[in-house]
Amino acid sequence: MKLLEQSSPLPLKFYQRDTVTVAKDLLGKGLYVRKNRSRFLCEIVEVEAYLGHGDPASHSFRGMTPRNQSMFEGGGTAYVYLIYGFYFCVNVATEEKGVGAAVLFRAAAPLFGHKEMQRNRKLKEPHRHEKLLSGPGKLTQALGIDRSFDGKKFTSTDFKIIDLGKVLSESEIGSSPRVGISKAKSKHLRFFIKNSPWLSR
DNA sequence: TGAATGATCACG
DNA sequence: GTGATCATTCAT
Repeated sequence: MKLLEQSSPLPLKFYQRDTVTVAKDLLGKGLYVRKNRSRFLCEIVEVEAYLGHGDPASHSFRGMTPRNQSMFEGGGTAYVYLIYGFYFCVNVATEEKGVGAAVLFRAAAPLFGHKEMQRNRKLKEPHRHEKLLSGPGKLTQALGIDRSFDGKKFTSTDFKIIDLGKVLSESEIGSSPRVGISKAKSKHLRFFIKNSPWLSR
């Protein structure tokens, strides 16, 4: 853990590429968050791409607004927003500054800080282990990610994505339509690690 | 399946 | 200002 904590974040250049490429490359990477006295690490297993042009399901479709401006701030910027009045969703912006594209983190496997994640989830009855981070709202709740993270770069010492040394082949990556949207249902922009027990659906 | 709960944005 | 919508989750 100590080594992982000290390992370098992926550089901004990693995110300043084609959104679908970045989305797939994020699978198997580590998301590290240090907040107050808590430290969390998890492995990303499911993401969704939201494109900068011609994607009606993307928050950026009608241009920049106060809420979505982090999507336009260039690859590596966090875009965090409140959904349904209850939960936060966390994205990482992709491509160049000015392009409103991002990748949503939908599910992850816990690697460190498991017990505190469980506590943060505030469930009446704890769910199955595999469901701890199996959805965008669960993931942010467990890791304590809220609106204060919006606009932050993913290259901070206390908020970063790191390489876990895992190499995925194309055949290990599945794709499907994105979840919970009403538009552009035919686009297959959800990507996940096949057979992972930690997926959202 | 339905309820909870509030920010956001397109209207005009 | 108003109202529909919403990249969700949990418990029934």
